[in-house]
Amino acid sequence: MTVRTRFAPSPTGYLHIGGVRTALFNWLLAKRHGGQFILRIDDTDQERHVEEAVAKIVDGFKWLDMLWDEGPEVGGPHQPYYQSQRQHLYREAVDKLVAAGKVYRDYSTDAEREADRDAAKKAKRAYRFRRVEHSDADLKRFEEEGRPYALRFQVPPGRTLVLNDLVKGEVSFDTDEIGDFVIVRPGGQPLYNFASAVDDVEMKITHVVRAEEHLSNTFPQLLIHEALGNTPPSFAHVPYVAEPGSHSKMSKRKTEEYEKRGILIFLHQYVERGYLPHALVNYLARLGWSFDDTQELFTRAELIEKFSLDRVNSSPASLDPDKLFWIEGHWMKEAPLAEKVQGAIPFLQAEGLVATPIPDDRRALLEAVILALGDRMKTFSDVVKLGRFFFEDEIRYDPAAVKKRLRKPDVPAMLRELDALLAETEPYDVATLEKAVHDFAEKTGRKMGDVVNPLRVATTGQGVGPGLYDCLFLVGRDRCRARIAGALATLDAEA
RNA sequence: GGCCCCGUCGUCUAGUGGUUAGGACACGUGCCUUUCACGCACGCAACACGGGUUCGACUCCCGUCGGGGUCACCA
Repeated sequence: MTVRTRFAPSPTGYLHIGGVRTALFNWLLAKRHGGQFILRIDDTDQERHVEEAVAKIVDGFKWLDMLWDEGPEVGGPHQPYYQSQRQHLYREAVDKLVAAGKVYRDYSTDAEREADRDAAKKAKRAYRFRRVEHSDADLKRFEEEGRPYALRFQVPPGRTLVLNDLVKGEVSFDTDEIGDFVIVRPGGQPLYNFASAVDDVEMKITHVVRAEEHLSNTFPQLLIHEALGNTPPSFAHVPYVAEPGSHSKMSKRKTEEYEKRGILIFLHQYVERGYLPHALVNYLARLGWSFDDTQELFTRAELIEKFSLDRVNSSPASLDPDKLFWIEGHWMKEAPLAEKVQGAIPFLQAEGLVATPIPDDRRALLEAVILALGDRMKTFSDVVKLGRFFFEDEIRYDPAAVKKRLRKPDVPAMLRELDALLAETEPYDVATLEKAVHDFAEKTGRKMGDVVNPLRVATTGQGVGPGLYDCLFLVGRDRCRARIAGALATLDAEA
């Protein structure tokens, strides 16, 4: 039997990082066994904006390079892959359940149920809906009145359901704890638990890997499968992702607070910051899963080869932005130059630092800059953060760096000497520049740090950056001298 | 509140009755070095608590505490 997994998001808003991890586990499991990963849109409840939301999801998976074998855009043997377009299948299943007497019409009103719920709460009891028996006369009257009804599943009492969850292990649940649940609303709309069970079987899903908040949903679904005479898929419930440094679950409601703390919880935020897709994949794979006691870094192929559900942890894992960043740094270091260039271009363009499309001379400069940046470039956006002075004439001076390196008694005089040095250095290349500056320090009896640091700040505006000689060379003689003059003017004005 | 899941360094984890409880991120110190980053070395740091079971418990059982889920005509 080939393994078939699915990710079934409801099309609302952006892809959450926890959802991405769940999808990744599904994708990895399918790839591991040479099976299929299906993307299904659970839009039973949504009406508008579905296309827009699906586009975000689809774009996200494309960015991650986690392609789906069946689903939106690609189709497949079980299409359509939108629940809103699969009504006939639910209808069929409902008819079967009605014929078998497994469901009944519930004529209760919102107010009645509300009252029962309140009473249960007051009595500190769990609320369970149970069938209310109506007389034949009442039933006849309701029907004649055309009174709306929901279809509820009649839960068999006194049974213990046992689930062998692939992550959680054996979990038992008493059917007395499950109220008769609605499978179809008065309007005819099927509800999630029901539609999902029907689709999983129809799409021949073998493994349902989903968030643990669905664990208790599994038992009603098991009941549905049984009533339909279907063999249920295997289940694996993965723990939630907690906030950094805590065991509290991440909440969509705290998005603003996370934003302030610099915690990124949506996939698009990582895209916008210039993260490497595979770094995120590697990190997320290790969040709640491990292969052995040492390996942290995995290539795509290794992940596929080594992933297994039985090494997924049953306890929650909290997001660690630092560790993600470390993994990001590792993979960026490994990335070929062409990939780095390609990834960096959009960030330069967004800042107006290079034209669209990028001219050849700028591309050549960008390549040189990326080489000079070396390991300092952790994310694609670092090209802008660390190297914007290469791309513009007017530079921004970091006040802290100016204060630390330029506002010193000897500096203006030294800068004038260095300007003269740059003017006559021939040829103007990295090796010659390096020798010239070294000789200068030695000849004038200055420490290298006292020469190099002010020169760096004067010509780049920054206290940190690539090697000084790379900077001097790539910025060019004229622009370096102009910047020194500018810095000197500012310093004089202050004095 | 009922029911269900979960509990090893700050964090991710290894561990399945006998280990100096291992690794990684972060952090600290040092080395390298013109800055930063990389790299290297060393260091700090954990079995939630209380009872059992056992010759012996991080490992098994019970309870407490803590975290999470669920109890929708949401997904």
